[in-house]
Amino acid sequence: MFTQINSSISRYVNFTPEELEIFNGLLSHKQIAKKTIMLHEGEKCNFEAFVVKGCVRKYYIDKNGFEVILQFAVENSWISDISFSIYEDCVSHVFIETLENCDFLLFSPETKEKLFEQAPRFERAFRILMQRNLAVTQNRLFHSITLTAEQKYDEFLALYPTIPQRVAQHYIASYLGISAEFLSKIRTRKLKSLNF
Amino acid sequence: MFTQINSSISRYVNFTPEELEIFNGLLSHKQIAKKTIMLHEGEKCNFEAFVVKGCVRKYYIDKNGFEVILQFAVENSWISDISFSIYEDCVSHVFIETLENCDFLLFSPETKEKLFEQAPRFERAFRILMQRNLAVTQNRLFHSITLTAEQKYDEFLALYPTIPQRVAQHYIASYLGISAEFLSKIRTRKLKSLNF
DNA sequence: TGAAAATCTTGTCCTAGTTCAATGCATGGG
DNA sequence: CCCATGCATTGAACTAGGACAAGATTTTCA
Repeated sequence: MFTQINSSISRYVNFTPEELEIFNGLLSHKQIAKKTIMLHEGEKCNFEAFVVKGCVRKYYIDKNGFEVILQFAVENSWISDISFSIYEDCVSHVFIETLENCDFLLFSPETKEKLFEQAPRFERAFRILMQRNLAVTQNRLFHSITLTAEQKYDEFLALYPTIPQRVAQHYIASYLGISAEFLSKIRTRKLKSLNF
Repeated sequence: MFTQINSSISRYVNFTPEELEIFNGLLSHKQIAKKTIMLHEGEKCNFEAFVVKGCVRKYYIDKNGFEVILQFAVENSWISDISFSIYEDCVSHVFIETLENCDFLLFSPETKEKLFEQAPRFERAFRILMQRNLAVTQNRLFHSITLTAEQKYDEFLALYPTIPQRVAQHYIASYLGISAEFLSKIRTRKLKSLNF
């Protein structure tokens, strides 16, 4: 049950068995059915969830109803709306939705607080997770500016080779910031060029 | 000398005078002339710098020489390449360059370590800074996907009203991910529509 | 101060990607 | 098992924005 999350959290800080025990004691386990919206826009996100099994997406919607996927989270990654809960005044437009039946280990801001009190070195682990998150997002911003649609798709395939088999294509298009139709055209173009 | 940085770091964690004293004691002051490249691609970034006075830009360059500005930092903000120093194996393509004569307060990874040992609550402050950074970057990614060039420019003006007076227009274009020529056209279009 | 360098503007042509529609294809729920 | 609904594909017409080039304007600094 806890092996995945423990090895994930231990990647950048070497925790003692006692620290991990505190950590595991504070986590709660939750199963959520596919196509469930775990967080609606405007709500305050009261969880940070580690995906033990399944797949979820996080997205926003702009005033014209245009939907952009910010993140797919699969096994061994974290999903939350940490970042926007900071802008106290401005309402979050983020949604989080399960795409498959999911198993999570999660905690609330309050239990996270407790964790930091009882085992302060976790503060560091979460700072580093945040840094990685920032690095990935910066890189994606850079690519979204410099790459063509086809290059973005190639990059995505290289980075997340297993996701295309699990999620609908128009979600990937939305993640890449291109239209679903155009992604389809790119794919047929690639297939054709392979056959000659 | 330290009033700016102290009020900035105290924004999300309430530090005691003693803690702030430790903090200030570890910082070093540095003046750097305009148009100096403080960090070249491929180097390891060995500083986190708080801008007391001046203006700097952080940017990458892709294989075709295309330059994208990731961040402008002016008074009271931080500049560093925290995020990429994490990918140990992959070489950073980030540059940091002063655009004006600058005053910095900065520390190295080692003094930051010392700080966390001597006053662990700073770990939290830097985690929160990181979160804000992530929030801003996510928001920018979203806008870079959904907004038109003109909307991006408007957004930029609203968010950073003082920067256009300080930096060259083609830098702003590069930040927005549009060509310098097109930004110029947007600006004349706006001016014309104002005159009628 | 004056010339060189950098920056900004404007026009023309061009293309990557969008929008809209129509059609075919899965698939999963009753 | 069948039908409704969502999903992918394809095509035609359109457009936001890029690339290039040539001037105009501003900055820099000797």
